[in-house]
Amino acid sequence: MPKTGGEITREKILRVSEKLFSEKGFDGTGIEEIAKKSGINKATIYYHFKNKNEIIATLSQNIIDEVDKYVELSASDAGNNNDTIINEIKEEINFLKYKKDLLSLIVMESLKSRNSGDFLLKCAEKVIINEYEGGIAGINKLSKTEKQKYFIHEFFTGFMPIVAFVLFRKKYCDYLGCDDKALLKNFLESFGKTHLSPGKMS
Amino acid sequence: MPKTGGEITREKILRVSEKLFSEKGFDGTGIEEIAKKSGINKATIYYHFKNKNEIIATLSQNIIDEVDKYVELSASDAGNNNDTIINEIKEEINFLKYKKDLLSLIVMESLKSRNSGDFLLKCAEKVIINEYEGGIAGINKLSKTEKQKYFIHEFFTGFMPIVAFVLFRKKYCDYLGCDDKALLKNFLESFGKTHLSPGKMS
Amino acid sequence: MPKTGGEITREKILRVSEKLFSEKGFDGTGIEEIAKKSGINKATIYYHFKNKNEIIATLSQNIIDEVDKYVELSASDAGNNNDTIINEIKEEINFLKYKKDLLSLIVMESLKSRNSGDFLLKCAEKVIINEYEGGIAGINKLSKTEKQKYFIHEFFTGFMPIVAFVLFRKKYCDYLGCDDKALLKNFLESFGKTHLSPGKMS
Amino acid sequence: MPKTGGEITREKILRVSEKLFSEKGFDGTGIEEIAKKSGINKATIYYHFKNKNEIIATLSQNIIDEVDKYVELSASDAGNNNDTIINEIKEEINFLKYKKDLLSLIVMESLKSRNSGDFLLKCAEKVIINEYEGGIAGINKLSKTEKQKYFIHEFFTGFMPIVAFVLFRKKYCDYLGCDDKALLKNFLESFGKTHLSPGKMS
DNA sequence: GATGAATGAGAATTCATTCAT
DNA sequence: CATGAATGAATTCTCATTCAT
Repeated sequence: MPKTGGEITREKILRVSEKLFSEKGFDGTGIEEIAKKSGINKATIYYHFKNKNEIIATLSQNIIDEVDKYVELSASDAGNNNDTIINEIKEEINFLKYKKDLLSLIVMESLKSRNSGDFLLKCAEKVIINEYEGGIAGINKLSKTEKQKYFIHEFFTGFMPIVAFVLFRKKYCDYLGCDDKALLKNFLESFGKTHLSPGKMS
Repeated sequence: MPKTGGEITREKILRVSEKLFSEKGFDGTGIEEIAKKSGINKATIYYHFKNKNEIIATLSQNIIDEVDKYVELSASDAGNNNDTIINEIKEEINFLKYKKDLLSLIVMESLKSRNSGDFLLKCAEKVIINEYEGGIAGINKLSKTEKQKYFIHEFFTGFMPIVAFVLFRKKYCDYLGCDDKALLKNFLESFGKTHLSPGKMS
Repeated sequence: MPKTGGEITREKILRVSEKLFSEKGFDGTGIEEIAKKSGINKATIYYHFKNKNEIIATLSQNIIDEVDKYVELSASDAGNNNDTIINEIKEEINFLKYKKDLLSLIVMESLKSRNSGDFLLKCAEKVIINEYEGGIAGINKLSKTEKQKYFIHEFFTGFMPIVAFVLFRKKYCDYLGCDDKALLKNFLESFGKTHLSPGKMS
Repeated sequence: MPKTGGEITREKILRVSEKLFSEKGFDGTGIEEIAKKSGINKATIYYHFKNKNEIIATLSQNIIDEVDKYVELSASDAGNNNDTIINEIKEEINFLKYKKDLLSLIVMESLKSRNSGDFLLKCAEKVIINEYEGGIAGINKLSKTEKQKYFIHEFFTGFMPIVAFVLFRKKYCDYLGCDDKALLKNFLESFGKTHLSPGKMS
């Protein structure tokens, strides 16, 4: 399915916006700049998007969709020994790394306390449900309390460290002057020892 | 030492800025709004601060100073059994909770990939050093590799989950419809089982 | 004579423009809106009309043409007793009511002091000439002064009240909470007593 | 009472806006142009008025206030023979002539059928009430039907012709190539014969 | 110290119009 | 005839900042 002219333009706007938003924040980025960097006329941006907010809304929805796709693909290959799990983590990291800019964007927006539709939590929810063996069906067999426990555990000690890793990887290396490979190795080791330690959730 | 009128004004500007920045982001907040919400004239704000950046710079430095103060106080009462540690965590959470708005602010700014002076990492560094028995002196006895390992471990699986907890506490409860007390209890339990598990770092 | 597709489109554009212009003024109405409300593509509008001004020019010419047609039809059934005249007034009101949106449009445009081609005065002229027994031929028998007198009289105390009645009918009822029928009856009575009073012009 | 700097600026903005709005319509006039013609910076206009609408709202309220003032002054010198009345008409014309731009503005806006707060009708009401001997008190002695009759009569055959005269005076002369003095004389004569004819309302 | 007023630069958004298909 | 896409210019409005008092 070859994209129409309009779709290509639209995509380009989104790609450039995504990049700039993650670099300077949503409010710190002007439509003018998006136009310049994408080589697309300002008015054309407004032809494709009602306003700046619609751009960020589209991007936010995009990441949800990507997570959905990702979850669907990775759902099948379950299994539960730590080796498998560590591979899944690696995959998750790779997926999120690839979506780093969008992720950064929704985290920034999520942090603003005046903000309702929370895409970060929505994504986390989907990922966390997916990680449980049996998916949503499996989770629903848990009591409400257990479910809560599971979510809290996964969100704060599983999902967020990974998100932090993906988002601060570069900055961390720059700041502490360490090498990205070593960082990844060490992170995985730590993550394995803590989050994936045998006693978890028992 | 009674504050002068000017000092009170300055403080008020900072307090209001901190709040608004955390609500709508630095770029999303106008000086006008700070003026209105604080009841202080816009020009007066410029009497006290060279420009908008100086406000955020001051706030960022503020949190560094607070962390320093906090670290100094909590440095003495070391000890290393988990009970003590969990209390320290609680304290840390309380401290950060109190500084939530500033914290939120420096995290938002840190996420912008075009950003140099990274206050989040600076704070993390101080806190992490402090947590090691023997402080900086103790850490310096470690090999470079061990130091690195320690930092990575503490930053991603210790500091960041706590920061996430402090910053997303409210949103998490709202989104998943859970009670703050239960969240805290479960978070501490999870955090204990993962980050503080006996095998940690061994 | 069945209209071609193009003619239908053209008509629709005019009808929708006429309506929107009378609702929000010429400058207050965008081509975009005309396109949306008529279900006709913006570019199609430009296929039929060189530019926005051509739309209003066409509409303005339209009303002139309609007045011409109206005048031609009503010219014959002259007579000069008040009963006949009041019936003519009623007819005139009905005619103008039907053309209300166009009328509103040319009045609005006429009011802008920077405006040359004055369609309101053109229409008034035609109507007023028509009302004189004998039409233009009759009028030309008057002296210049008498002609002037006649025109002024008819324009300000005849034509304009009727125009005002047609244009403000709805608003007047809304504002003063009166019923349209009563308004019409009273207006005709007043108009009869003033403009058509026996002594008129004598 | 010497006006403060701000008040002078505000006034100037209003005066220039009033003029431009009456020349090119509200929607046809840009803030930029107001700024240029008044020598006031665009942003300063926004310092004094929340937005363009607030300018027109202020102007509309202004004319109401002026009418109030006018009414108050002219209320006293009642009397009811036609000579007095014709003098009052002259005064009214002079007053309205002086407020021509504002008047033009509110008529234009009134004509837009999408428009609620109707300043033209508000003004008319005040003027018409004022003209009745005994003012509002006098009018209230009338039955509802008589009141209605009176208002309709005055609005359509009294107030509107005068408004039309004031607003179209110049255009009328230009179009029909007549002299302003003759126009005034003839208008007053016509108006006297119709609206003020003895039989009126009797 | 504090403030009302002012401003240049720029941001978001809109508009009339064009063009390739 | 008709349309999706595109655009330059303008328009409305905001913002950080300054200055005279």
